[in-house]
Amino acid sequence: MTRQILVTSALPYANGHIHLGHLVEYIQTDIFVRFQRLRGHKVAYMCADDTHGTAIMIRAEKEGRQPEQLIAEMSDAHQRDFAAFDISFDHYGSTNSEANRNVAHSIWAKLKERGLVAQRAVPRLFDEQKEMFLADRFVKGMCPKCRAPDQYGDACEACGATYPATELIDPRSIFTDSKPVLKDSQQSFVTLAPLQQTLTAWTQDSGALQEEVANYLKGHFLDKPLQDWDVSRPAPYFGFEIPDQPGNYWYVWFDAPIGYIASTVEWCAKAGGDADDWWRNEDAEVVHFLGKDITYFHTLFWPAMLHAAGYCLPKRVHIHGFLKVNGEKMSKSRGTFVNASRYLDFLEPGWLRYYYASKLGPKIDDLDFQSEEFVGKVNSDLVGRVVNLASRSAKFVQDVGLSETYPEDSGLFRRGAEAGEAIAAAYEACDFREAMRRVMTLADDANEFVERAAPWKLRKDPDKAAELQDCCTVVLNLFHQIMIYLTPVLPELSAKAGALLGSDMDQWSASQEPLSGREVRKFTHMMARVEAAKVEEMFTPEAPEPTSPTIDKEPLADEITIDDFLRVDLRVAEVLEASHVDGADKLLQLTLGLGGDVRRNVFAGIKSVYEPAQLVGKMVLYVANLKPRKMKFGVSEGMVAAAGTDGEIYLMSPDIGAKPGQRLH
RNA sequence: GGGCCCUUAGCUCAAUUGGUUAGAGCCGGCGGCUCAUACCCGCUUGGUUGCAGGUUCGAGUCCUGCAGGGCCUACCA
Repeated sequence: MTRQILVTSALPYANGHIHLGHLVEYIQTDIFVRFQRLRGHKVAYMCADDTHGTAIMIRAEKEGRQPEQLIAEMSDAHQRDFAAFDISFDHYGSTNSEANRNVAHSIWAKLKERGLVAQRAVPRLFDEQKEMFLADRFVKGMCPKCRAPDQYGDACEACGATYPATELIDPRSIFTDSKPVLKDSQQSFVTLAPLQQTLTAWTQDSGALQEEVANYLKGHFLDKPLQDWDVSRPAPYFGFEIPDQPGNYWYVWFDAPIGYIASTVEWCAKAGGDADDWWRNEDAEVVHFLGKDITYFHTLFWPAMLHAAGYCLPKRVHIHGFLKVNGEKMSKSRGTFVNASRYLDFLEPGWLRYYYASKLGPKIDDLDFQSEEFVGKVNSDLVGRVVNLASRSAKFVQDVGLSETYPEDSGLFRRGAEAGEAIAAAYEACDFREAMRRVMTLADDANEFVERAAPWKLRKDPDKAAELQDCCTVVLNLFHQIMIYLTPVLPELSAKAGALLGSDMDQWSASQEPLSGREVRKFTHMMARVEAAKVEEMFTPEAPEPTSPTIDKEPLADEITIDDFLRVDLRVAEVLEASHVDGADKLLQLTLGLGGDVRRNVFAGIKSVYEPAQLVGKMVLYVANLKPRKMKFGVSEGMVAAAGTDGEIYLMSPDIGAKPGQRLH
């Protein structure tokens, strides 16, 4: 039976370039898509750029241009990267399209019709000079948790806490530097509670989700009444204005997944067909691939919207983990945060496709890119075993072609054909590493056959020409069969194998019948080996950029006067005692001496970097007039000054000779 | 603190769902071949299945506890 499958990868955000982590998802989805096409199913692979939201708006503003310009440029870059990795979208759209606006409007209308939209007044920060509500990122102030200054209204970059903008201490508008006032804003909410039963049934019993995901949702959201979802954001906001709410825009996560449908609409307009035939057809299957970070948008809000608007629920939501590099999180400073384009400067796309395939299982586990393993798998599996089959047999028959009838092979080809079933099942289950394992077993068997048949000996005896041709016919057929199985993973290599043997490589069933009596082209190099040095080079950090990334992360603060500065009483202090704090993950307790008998007790979050013993006797910079803060472990009287971001911590010390108690001027 | 997942050879993973002696690939060692992109073939070292109990005729698999790792969530900084 021919299935009709609409497959999506999550929409990449137009705020950054595609990197190796993104590619885990797009390569994985593409393998699934190509597999389904090879099996003869009707497939639509839809994707688009996710373009809305404050981050885009702020960045465009910073770069002094329109957001439309920014997202157009990014869309080009994204599509170029995807094309280089053979990602075979049927259509690649944008959430900032008329199609997306239309679909969003119609879904909104349906939600209202069903009484699922609620309007409520919510107090928000309002800039009276500019006469506008301030989005989270347009207001800065002191973090209510750690009191770090200059933090945005949604989250603190210093301590990672998240909070509503209304909780900021001493908030200021980034536009006018005025103190915003609280004012009621009419916000729109999508009410999810009426859909609780539907969502529970779909998440728990439909089989659409991996078991871990179903458990997660049950334990975190579905065990209590689902809360209303705030989907509106006040202007200015780069996105779509809500039709009946002038001055309010849909939150980016409202219209982002709608892009899946809009992309289908655009594709149908171009290629023929009707988007409803994919989205409102119980016989069609919608399959989403996405990373674990966006699980709940796709497993609660999105199906709720689909259901309420009369679309079918996804048949499958396949969630994957993150990419690590050599056991650690990707990191710019370590050079392991590698963009797609940088990868292409050093290595071949096919290598990565195969390596990811050989690592990807059906679970949500993170995937670890290990340099040595990467080199080993590509070189020994692909070049040494698979391609080697062709390169050690093709040239013996390039003049005579394949035998007229497929020769006796003691059942090798038939066993390979039978293995196709299990390989296909593994692909279907997204257990690509299992599929690769099984294919490589076939390649092992084939190489063993070559060894026993020893074509290089047959070649020396003119009487054994027919035997030689038969032997190579078998080997090339096993190679062909293996390459059919690998076509979803390695389309380019597969095409080369097809050219060698005059085979189209576009049907899974071609693995079931041997080729015979046909020409064999001259063998040409099909795949290069990986040089370990190239991998290492790729992961070596580039020379520091002209503008320091640190200064970007924490831009210079607004101008102050000398009087402002003098309000802070900075003193030289000596660390008299230092100790670990029982039960604290990050804190050390310090006793500071300010000269004479003046001592202060301070808790400092520097445990990750400093040992108590190395601190005693050290001179540090002390913020003396900071209001004492009561903490779980005691009262902290001020703080010690330190610099650093992202886990780096550097205590400030005075030059030699400074004495405890001296003030900074 | 709460929840979920995980731990099998040096590394990456299997083990037909509780059934004989826990298997592959890579790496290492030995031998062979010389068609092939230093490739392939054969042999081989390597395990108290994280630890401790329990259920069972039988446990890698089920249960309990402990240790370690990951993720989510909350709190604390």
